[in-house]
Amino acid sequence: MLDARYVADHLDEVIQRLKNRSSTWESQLADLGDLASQRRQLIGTTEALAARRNAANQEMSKLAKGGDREAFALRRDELKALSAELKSEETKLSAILKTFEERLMSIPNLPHADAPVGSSEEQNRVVREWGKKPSFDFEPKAHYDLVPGLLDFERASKLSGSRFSVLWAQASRLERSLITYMLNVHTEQNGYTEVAVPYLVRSAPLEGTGQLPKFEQDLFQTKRHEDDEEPLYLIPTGEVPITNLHADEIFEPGSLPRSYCGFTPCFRSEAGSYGKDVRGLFRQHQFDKVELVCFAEAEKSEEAFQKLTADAESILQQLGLHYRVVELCTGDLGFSATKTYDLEVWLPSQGRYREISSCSLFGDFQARRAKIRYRPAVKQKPQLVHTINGSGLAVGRTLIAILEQYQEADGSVSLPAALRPLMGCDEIAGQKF
RNA sequence: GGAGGCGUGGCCGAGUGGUCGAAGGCAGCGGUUUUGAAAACCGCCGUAGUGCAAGCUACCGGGGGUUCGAAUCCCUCCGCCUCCGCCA
Repeated sequence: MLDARYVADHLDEVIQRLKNRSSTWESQLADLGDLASQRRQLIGTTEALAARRNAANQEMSKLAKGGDREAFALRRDELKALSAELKSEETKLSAILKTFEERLMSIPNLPHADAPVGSSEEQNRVVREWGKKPSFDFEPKAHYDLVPGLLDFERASKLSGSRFSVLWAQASRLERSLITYMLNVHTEQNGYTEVAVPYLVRSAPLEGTGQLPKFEQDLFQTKRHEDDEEPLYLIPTGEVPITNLHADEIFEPGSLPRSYCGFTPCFRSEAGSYGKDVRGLFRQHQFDKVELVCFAEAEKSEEAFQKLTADAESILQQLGLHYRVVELCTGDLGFSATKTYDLEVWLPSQGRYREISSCSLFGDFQARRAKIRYRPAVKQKPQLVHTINGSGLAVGRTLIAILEQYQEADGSVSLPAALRPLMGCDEIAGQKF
């Protein structure tokens, strides 16, 4: 959420910056200035009435003790009118506050000044490339045609419908090894604290990180029974529970930055992605991810963002996977992000780079929603932390990249050296089950 | 699923209708004392909104109600705990 005061005082600037995301914001924000000034005015009148009532209450307290019943009754009847007036102003005010808050909750973060301006991924900026494109003296296959039998989409469909997968034997072990490997690297080399979190959450955490209220259609919701008042949601990313671990907390001086990593499955309805990436593991309703989350002081967040991105990259590098880093343009940024680097891994079968990690700087946007603050020094006022997160990495997509980049002509795959100890073998080949 | 209990400031814990944003204690911060430390003593010590400021306002799990006035009474929702049942 943006700062209400900032929006009220700099409405034109906010509109200008949001227009870089989408031209529609200009009209959507047109009435916001009016709402903001109504809010201020009502706060003023309501508080003045409340001050009068409070003063009168002290007087009443004395009258009650003094025992002058007649004066008390007289004054009491006068105060009824004041109370009624106050109540009516409070009702108006709370309606305005609610509307204002709802509007603010649906406004995305302001793009960072550095972010390339553009309306689609065409305008994303390539920041760097790492490694070399693997070359093949045969036609490289797609991951779903490699290690035949190990990736089982028919059985998955029987169980759960489309966009689910079953992994057999060495494919399942590869998934598990990747999770372990990533967590090991982040905890042992990159300085992260590992955390295991719930996969079902209430709505408040989803509001905290920005998935709700706007993107409910992307989520799976669970009901405990028909008239469940507060359904739980399956997390669409580990970012949600991990970032919200510190909701409503104030970090003490000296306790930042904090870097957490955690493995979670992720669940996405993929509403609106019909026809996209329909084959294979690339886009699933359920996938595994190792998430990186960092809480940093405001002045140090840019630096922390660069580090977190490099930490995610370290996995790709140690696995020897060719990739590039792109900075998303303003039109491609996610709702809560002010700046995002996507790590895109090379997929030989598609002849292009595909997203395997998305690392974002949120500034204080999520912290304001989730009320995550820190005290810069003893006795100082709390301020909002900056949050940063990224995939480190999406496990299924890493599995795809390994299969494709390390494939052999016969459809088998030789494993990157880093994974061999965990896998207990040097290569994997197809097998029917 | 059945029965009961509880939600107060960083923590513990008073407060059952009237200057209560809230006693007291612990922790923390500043000081006095001390060669230094501990102890003792004194002071400070929640968050937010609004205003140029002094200040004012709000917040005792959330929402609603009663009342001139609610942390205190009523309703409702949420969360947590204990016991029983079921269960990985």
